[in-house]
Amino acid sequence: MININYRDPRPVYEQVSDGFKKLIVAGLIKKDEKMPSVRELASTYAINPNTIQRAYRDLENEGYIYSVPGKGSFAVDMKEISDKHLAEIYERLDTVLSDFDVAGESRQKIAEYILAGKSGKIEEP
Amino acid sequence: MININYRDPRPVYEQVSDGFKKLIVAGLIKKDEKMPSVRELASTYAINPNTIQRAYRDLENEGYIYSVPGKGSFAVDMKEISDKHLAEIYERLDTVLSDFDVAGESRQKIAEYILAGKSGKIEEP
Amino acid sequence: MININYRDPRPVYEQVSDGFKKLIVAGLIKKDEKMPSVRELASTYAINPNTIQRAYRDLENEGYIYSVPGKGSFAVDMKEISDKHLAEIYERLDTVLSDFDVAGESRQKIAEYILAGKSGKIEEP
Amino acid sequence: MININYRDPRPVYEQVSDGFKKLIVAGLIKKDEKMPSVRELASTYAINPNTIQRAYRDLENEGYIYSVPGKGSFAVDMKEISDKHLAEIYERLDTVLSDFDVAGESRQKIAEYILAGKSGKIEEP
DNA sequence: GTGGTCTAGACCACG
DNA sequence: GTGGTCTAGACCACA
Repeated sequence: MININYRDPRPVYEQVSDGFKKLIVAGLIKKDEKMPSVRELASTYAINPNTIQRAYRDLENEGYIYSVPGKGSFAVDMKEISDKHLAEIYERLDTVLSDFDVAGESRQKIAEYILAGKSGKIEEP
Repeated sequence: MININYRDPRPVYEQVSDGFKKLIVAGLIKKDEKMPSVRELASTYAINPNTIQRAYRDLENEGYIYSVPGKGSFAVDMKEISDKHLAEIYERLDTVLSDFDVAGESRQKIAEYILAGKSGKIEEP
Repeated sequence: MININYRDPRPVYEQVSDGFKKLIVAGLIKKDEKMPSVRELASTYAINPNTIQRAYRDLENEGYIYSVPGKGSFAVDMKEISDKHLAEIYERLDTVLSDFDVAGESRQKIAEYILAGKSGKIEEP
Repeated sequence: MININYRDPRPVYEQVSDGFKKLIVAGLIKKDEKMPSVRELASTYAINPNTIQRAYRDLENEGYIYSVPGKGSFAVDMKEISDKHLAEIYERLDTVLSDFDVAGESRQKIAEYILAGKSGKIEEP
């Protein structure tokens, strides 16, 4: 479902939470769908349960999931968060653009690069 | 000359090296121009010399400066590295784009956003 | 496991990283095998942990190991790096050869010297 | 006459002395020929005279030149030193070979590489 | 004065 | 426990 790469400089808990963010925003985890339990996830990925817990805590703090004590964690409505999520990505785009600016790369070339790229459509499983 | 922000999650040495990377790539530090000495930089920014040294070592390893023990550190020719530097920024752009894709944002909208932004041209001094 | 010689002009951190490079390339440390921890190595060799860290960071930058904060450092697949490693040694051989050339030593004699030497085959344990 | 490269990690004084070693061993500086004066060399290469002095001191200590106070420095007979010089290069070859061994490269391949290389004959100026 | 290495010790984030 | 950052201060080689 998600990819964990130990060679990735990001901490594991961030890879986990980022992975679920994408799944939720992309609609691959539907509204109110139950998330895998901490124990389950920890065992299938051979990750310390503390790490999963941390990822879930972050996801809840950022509003991607909600927890019902004793029942589990559930995804929120994608529509509620997609705007916020998009805004975060646009912020990251801004920092990249500013670095392009100091490097003297023209906006025109960047735009062309983007339009030339593969469409990136996500396949339904 | 550069900005250090202790609330920035990036380590200080990285903020230092990134700051100089931009100055060099933007041509604000010319080829073979002397960089501030390790001690000088350390005292003006109230940072431990070891931390500056780490930043300078990284800059040297990545090919942005060369150091001559006993003489100082000097910027390399911007032309030598601008390609490599641009490639790094394009890589970061790619990860942002892939996140846009999963979020369902169209390439067209992103391109428009980029072209709408300020041009970012650097004025010659 | 490795040798540290304080009378060697090379800095300690380089002796450490070179030592592990050889162990990894020779296959004596297998893929994904855990390296000794920074503190462990520091105490067994009575070297400051910072110095070991420097060696490990260099090894990671050069692609010989990967480090996972909180978990440890691990060797990469020997096959991934042996080509690069060999290329580095061939480069050193080139500088030696060029010095032989100015000294007037014939390639024939050098080749004979090399073939006369002990084979250097590594015994499988 | 010799090349000084500030990007070379070797200290300048070593580049100077190494350069002259090769010139002497290759016979490009004849027996008892006068070496350039410290001041002369320092000004033509824009190097600190202390650095040249250090290089000359090393050359004298290693037997490549001899100094006559008040007159200058002179090259010794190439024949006297070429053996010693060759031995030094063979020593460096040995360490390279040992690194080849741990990397598993066969002596046969190394010998072939050496014989395949360009002859390296030095052109008389 | 310069860059560079090393030690000692503290602190943090991660698992 | 792990890797990683940072400080403080000493020492060295080089120019």
